[in-house]
Amino acid sequence: MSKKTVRTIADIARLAGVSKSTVSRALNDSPLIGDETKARIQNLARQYDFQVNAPARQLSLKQSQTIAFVTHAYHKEFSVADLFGLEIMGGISSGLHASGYDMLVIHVDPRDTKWVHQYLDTGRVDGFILMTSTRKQHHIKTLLELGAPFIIWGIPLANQSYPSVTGDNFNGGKLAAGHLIRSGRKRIAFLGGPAEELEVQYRYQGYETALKEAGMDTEPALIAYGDFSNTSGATAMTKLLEGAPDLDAVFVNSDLMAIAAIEVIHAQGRRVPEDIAVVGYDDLSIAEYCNPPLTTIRQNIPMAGKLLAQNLIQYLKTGVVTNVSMPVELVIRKST
Amino acid sequence: MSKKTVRTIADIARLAGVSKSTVSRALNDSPLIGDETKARIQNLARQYDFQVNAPARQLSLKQSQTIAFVTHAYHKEFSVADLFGLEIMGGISSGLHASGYDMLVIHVDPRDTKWVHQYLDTGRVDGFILMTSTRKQHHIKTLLELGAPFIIWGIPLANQSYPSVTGDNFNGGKLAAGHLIRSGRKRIAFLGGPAEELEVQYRYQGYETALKEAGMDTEPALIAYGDFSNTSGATAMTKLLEGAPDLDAVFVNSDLMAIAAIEVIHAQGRRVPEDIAVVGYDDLSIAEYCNPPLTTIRQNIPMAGKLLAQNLIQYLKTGVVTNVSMPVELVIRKST
DNA sequence: AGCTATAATGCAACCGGTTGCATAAACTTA
DNA sequence: TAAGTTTATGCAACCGGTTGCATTATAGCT
Repeated sequence: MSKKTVRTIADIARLAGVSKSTVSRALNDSPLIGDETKARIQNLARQYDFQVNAPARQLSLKQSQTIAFVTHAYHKEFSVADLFGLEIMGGISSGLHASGYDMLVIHVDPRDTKWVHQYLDTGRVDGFILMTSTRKQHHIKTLLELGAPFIIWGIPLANQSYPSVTGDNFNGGKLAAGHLIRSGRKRIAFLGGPAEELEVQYRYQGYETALKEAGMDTEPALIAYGDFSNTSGATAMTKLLEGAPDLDAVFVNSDLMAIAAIEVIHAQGRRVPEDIAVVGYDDLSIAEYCNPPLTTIRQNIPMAGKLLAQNLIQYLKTGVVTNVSMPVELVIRKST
Repeated sequence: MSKKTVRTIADIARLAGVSKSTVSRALNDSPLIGDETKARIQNLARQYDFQVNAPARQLSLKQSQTIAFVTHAYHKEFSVADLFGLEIMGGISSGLHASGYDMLVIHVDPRDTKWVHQYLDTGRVDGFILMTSTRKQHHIKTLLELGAPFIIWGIPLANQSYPSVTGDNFNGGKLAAGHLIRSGRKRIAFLGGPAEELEVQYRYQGYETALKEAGMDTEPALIAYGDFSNTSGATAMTKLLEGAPDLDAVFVNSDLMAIAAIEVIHAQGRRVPEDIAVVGYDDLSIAEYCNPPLTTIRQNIPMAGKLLAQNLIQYLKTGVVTNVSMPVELVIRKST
């Protein structure tokens, strides 16, 4: 078994009675090669299960057909907070594969600044997909300075040009608030992610707009911010309940925080959704199974991944920068 | 910015006034090079942020310092069924990274038999980590025939030699059943994964042993099998309730099936855990948040990933085959 | 001093592709 | 039919590392 005799284009060349260059061109479907010769070589390749040697090709071409999925260095333990990143990774990987690219998963330590060189200069990868939320701006700056090709999940800085994919945050906020208003809620709180993030600001604007259109006012006591994590969700929810004990609904910026918020609400002896309705964000796979099942704003994660992959590749090949905002959808379950 | 002047070992060689070979050896810490020269070269490399060119090195060494995480081809949509694989991938990636390896994620179509060549023969990866449950045996056979280095998550076939990592399934079953017995349950059902899988058989043996030790008997009506998926869990649970309406507990072989089983129980107007206690398996991150929070057998997923990584690398380097069975832990929540 | 280990370094081939340029064969065109 | 094109293929250099073998310098020994 095992030992194949035909491993290199030189082997094929010998079999076909032509030169290496002819084989190389034939396999790459170059128009320089005659149809008959080309067909003969391609048949041989198929027949012997020939596969080009990737490193050799990469070395020669100076490109790897591989992109890096950049994620933060792993902590001691895997945590549910990584779920969003993990889920989107599935979509990305799938999208890349469809375009003939492979996906490398790399962990970067926020203090490390050499990772770009480490992967790009060495020809290991052709570009990056940035998901890390911590230090994202910092990483973006690094990548821009080095002229490294990348795409991000999120809203791009206004004065810079690089591709991105994000959900339609404004509409997400508006849908969530609108739904709560329509179901008769009167005092609707906003529990956001980090206030400085554009995503969060847009969601807030959507929320505000929905309230305005319904003739309702925003109130400082009904606004709080966390950082998308479980614990920050609990803290912020506690604060909201203290500042506005009579609130009857809350729009939370992530499913993870929403779950924590619901726990806080339950702990205070109040019911969801009877006393307080909760809308989450993301529609992670856990949203459907938590207690009660979470009404949430669905980001189409598989499609997000696919778009991230496709648009990065397009950028690599043509330099065209696309910034896409994906539609977002309200999924009604039991928490409202 | 950007354009670095020192990109290759030849550049360093020029700067140091030595030959390429000396630089190569110095950077690889070869004992052939004099201490003083070695230090000088290493300093230069550091100073100029030199990074070796990966493809060139791979081509020359015929190894890539990369391993492939093999997963099934993605279907139309990402589904919660992939959670386990996704979670373990985090641990693997982290473990590989710690050993200086990168992780490539590859999707293989079950009908495709060329993927091994595609990645191994081309020097793209040095080995594989197999997670796919569908067609796993088939893939294992292929890999063995080709002599490809790999490790699997699961129990290895008795008459074959290859590394593996798995949870302690016997103990998992015993812990689960033991816990149910201790909490006074009398008619404890077993809802397994595919009956032909060794994991499932071991879990069953653990369950059986616990019952025997408590002087209880197993009953055919209390045994049913699914395939780890949501829907199969619902079907099997329905069957159990029909065959043994008075059962008061069920040990389910996956969290995903457990969640489905609970829905079925609820739909029949019975309560969890008051009427029927449920123990799941895996402790996925959703287990904590479902309704009610699931008592389950925790597999230490991050550690599993780390071990898969380490043991595969060890196997690559030394040929030593390790088969590890990881301890498993009972996590008590509200469903029992 | 003469000779042999031993240590340090360089030469050049090699890994397996790609590609600019030269060449040869076949085909036009005047 | 000679000159000019066009088409198909080969030659050889190159991508950036690694490594067996040769070479030179140094040290050790009798």
